[in-house]
Amino acid sequence: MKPRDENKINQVYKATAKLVKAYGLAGITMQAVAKEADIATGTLYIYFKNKEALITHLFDVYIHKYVSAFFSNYDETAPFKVGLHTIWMNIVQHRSTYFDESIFIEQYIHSPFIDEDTRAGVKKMFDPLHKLIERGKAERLIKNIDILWLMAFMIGSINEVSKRAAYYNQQLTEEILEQNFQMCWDGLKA
Amino acid sequence: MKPRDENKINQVYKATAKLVKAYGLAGITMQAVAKEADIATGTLYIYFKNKEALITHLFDVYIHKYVSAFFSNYDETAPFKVGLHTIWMNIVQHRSTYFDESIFIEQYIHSPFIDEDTRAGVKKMFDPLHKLIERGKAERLIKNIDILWLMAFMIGSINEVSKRAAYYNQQLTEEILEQNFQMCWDGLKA
Amino acid sequence: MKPRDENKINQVYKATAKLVKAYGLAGITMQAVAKEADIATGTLYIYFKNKEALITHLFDVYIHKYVSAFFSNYDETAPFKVGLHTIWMNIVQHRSTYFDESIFIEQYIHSPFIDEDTRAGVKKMFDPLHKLIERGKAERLIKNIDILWLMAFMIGSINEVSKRAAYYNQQLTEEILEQNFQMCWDGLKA
Amino acid sequence: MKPRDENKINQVYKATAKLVKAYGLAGITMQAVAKEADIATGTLYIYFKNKEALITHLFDVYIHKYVSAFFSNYDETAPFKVGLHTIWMNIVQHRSTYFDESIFIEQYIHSPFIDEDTRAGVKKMFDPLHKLIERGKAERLIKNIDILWLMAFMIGSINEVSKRAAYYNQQLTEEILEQNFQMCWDGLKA
DNA sequence: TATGAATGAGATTTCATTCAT
DNA sequence: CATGAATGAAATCTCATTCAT
Repeated sequence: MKPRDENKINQVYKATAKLVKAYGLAGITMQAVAKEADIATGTLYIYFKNKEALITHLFDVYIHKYVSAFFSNYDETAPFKVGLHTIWMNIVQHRSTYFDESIFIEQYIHSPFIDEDTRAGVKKMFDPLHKLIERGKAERLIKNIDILWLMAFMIGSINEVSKRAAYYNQQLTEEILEQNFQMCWDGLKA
Repeated sequence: MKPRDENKINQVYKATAKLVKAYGLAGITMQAVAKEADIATGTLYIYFKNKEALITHLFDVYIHKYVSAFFSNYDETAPFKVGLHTIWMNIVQHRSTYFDESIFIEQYIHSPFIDEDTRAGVKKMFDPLHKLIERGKAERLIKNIDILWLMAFMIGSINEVSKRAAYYNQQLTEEILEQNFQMCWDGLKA
Repeated sequence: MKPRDENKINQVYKATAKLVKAYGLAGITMQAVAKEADIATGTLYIYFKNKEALITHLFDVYIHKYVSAFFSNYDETAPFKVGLHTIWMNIVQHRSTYFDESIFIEQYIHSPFIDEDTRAGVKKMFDPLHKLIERGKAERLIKNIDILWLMAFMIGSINEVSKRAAYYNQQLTEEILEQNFQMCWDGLKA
Repeated sequence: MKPRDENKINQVYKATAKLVKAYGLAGITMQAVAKEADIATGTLYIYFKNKEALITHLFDVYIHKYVSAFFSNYDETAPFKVGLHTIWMNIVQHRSTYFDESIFIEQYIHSPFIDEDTRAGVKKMFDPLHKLIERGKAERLIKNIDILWLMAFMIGSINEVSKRAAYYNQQLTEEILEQNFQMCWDGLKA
């Protein structure tokens, strides 16, 4: 017996992400994925029931990677501003380093592949950030505005920083990152 | 494209944007667009050479509409903060009112349809905002940071406010808008 | 507009039946059907949602044709033996004339395509024959055996006569038909 | 075929017949057969050259089993009616007991797998019955009709009795069997 | 111009068969 | 021998585009 090659799955993931970056979700075909991953088309169907399953799986992998990166080194017990700083930096770093994956995630969210449950699940993943912001409000450190908008504000700042970094090939130096975080903080603070 | 029936063309545009919002660029077919626009498939090809032409055209229309909305009622000679306020509000209003169109624009930018020239053209459209920010810096009203990041910060705040409004069905009251603008301003101001 | 060519459906039916006769249900492909019907593969999918729908439709058409042929010229009020004779002859004639269709029907009944409802529906179509046999029993003209077996006996005789006619290319002359009916009648009669 | 493990081959035969009964010849795949037989797909190809060989082999096995069951306990020298009774009962018993196999045989006969030689061979297997009927005619015990039709009549009665037993889950009691044979006999007898 | 049926190239998916272990 | 992952040809099905009306 030929043992199931677990490595092959990773080849497939990589191939898919590469193609999505190059051509968008709209542009990938199973044939192209197979070719890029250097396997036969039929083999794809051993690992994934169909195209939707492949895409969905890839989303799961990336979204988990994405979210877990957010909270790496995050210490709930640290002072509020420290926690916020950690998360802000984590997300910017991850989004700009793995920009292809971020784009894939965004495209997936506006694709025929996603379902309501998944969408709700994604929202839940941000709970720790939600809790942190709540704490900041309770401690009167940040403005007394609905958390929805406080989070929107923070995420907005993060998204655009990483997008510009990717599009204009900007080096995200320590200084630039701190300048950007400073703007975010000044906007939020009470 | 033969611009005979201007009304029919608008039906097609609307239908396309609606479908892109619902299913992503990956999910639209000429058949679906025709059905949604309540015309025959063949008719699409009277107005547009092919699918790419339709998509590209639609992008042109929306991006121009988008950008010109930004600067409506904008008075270059007004005080800096007034100008910024006008533009901020204009964009948020436009993006949340025509949210489908915004999604379409974002998806298009990450699709196989766009080319480099188009991308450069889009950047150029933001020149008046660029100039305004420059003036703000010169007047020492806002932080002394690379304009790239100042703009990123402002756009990020706008994008997320309109996204949340759309996704969570939030009414953008005068008060909420002002709270959000305030955060943006506090972040930018020197 | 090119009007939907209703005749095309008949071409497809004929092509399918021809192929099923030649290669069995197992042997037909959509490509082969399309080619035989002299249309493009894609066209098949305008008329039928998928292969299953085509097969199921064809079954519906044939089974209705089949059953309605049974009872053509059948007069409920005629004497029992006359009624039986009419039906017996009708079925034999129809089955041997449209032997391909009979084979198709038999294959369909043992295929992944059929469902329970359909099977029940088919059984119901034989109700008039069931009623006739019942009447024969009540009139003491035929044996006092469970109707299930009386019908089985009659149908069995019919099936084999038409099969042999088809396989051995036997001309079903008036004389041969009457001889066969006579055997059936002698078997049934009290 | 390498007849190493006779038991494994039987598993395969049974699995195939079961699947053919459930889904028709059209519905079986080598993968499904392997799974049903609880072996690996590759193993099938140790025992059978290919799918056709498996199907053809299975037919050979079943048709021989079928025909030899017909003539078990059959004594050529016994009186005509006794011989006929024996054979009639044998076939009904065998067909209803091994109904899956009967269905398989019928489907095979109308499939792309069979060839003319095989068809002729099958016909030959019925020679002893043919001879018996001939004798019955010579002894003036049964009607003076072409043997083709006499056999058709007898086989028809048998087929339907076993089909109904299988489909309607009828217990074939001694009494029911005798009633059915009686009809057959009454039909045949001079 | 407008229609939508028809086309066929290409995408997705299945499955008989092979092959490395 | 036995396995089941891997293959790729062939099947099913979709959809951008054309065409007859």
